[in-house]
Amino acid sequence: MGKLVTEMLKGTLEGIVLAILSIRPAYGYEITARLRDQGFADIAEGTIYALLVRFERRGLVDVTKVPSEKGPPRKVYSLNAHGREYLEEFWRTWSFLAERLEQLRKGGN
Amino acid sequence: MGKLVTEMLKGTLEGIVLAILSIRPAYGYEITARLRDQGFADIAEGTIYALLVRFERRGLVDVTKVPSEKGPPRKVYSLNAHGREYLEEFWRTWSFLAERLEQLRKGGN
DNA sequence: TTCGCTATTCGGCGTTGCTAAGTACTGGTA
DNA sequence: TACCAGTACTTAGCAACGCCGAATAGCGAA
Repeated sequence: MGKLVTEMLKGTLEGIVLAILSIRPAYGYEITARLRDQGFADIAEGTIYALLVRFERRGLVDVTKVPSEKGPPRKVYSLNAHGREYLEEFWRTWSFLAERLEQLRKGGN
Repeated sequence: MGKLVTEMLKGTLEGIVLAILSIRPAYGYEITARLRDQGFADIAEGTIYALLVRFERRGLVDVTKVPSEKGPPRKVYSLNAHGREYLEEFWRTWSFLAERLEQLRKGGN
């Protein structure tokens, strides 16, 4: 795993982070840490921040700046209505892909 | 579906085509048609050809030119040992990703 | 001759994730 | 005091991938 997972993350990482935000609001550093805990050991921090900026620009999230006791202020992102809608579309697309692949794995149609 | 699936295909299309080739050898035009039948209506032909060239360059497939009754000769690709190995690694990576996503879909840990 | 289907190639584009470096704030330690 | 580690975010440049559009080529039918 390495290059392979990197390519697969294109398009899915977006959904992963959206799903994390759908549970409860979070900020970049926190999301990165949570991903590491869940086995995504090699996801680059910069990648997450760039992703969040994209979410904001596309209007999928709302942002609030919250002061931190130990460092610069946090930018807390929360999923808004548009974001939830988009997340559902993501799940539909994901399901489609996952089904095709599952079929292929079982000897192919 | 459209842009979303396009991004998700990055990295997975590779595995999909590898899996198709693992069933039996095939040529580009044929693969494209089979994909369309399986619901991937919007995969660009050029994409498949480029992918096959990449497979060849990486030594995952063997190639034979076979004359066609109705058009230019076909380049038939068959998975070799290296390709099968790589396909298995693909499945491992895919499983990892799919499990994480399934967990996230169910309320997320 | 022209059209349509088969079959492959090529150049340029946009999106994505990674790398690497930098900024900024806090608390602990030598 | 000076320095370092941890927290938190930003930015610029790169490589890989899939898409788009056009071109080439062979064959059979209208």
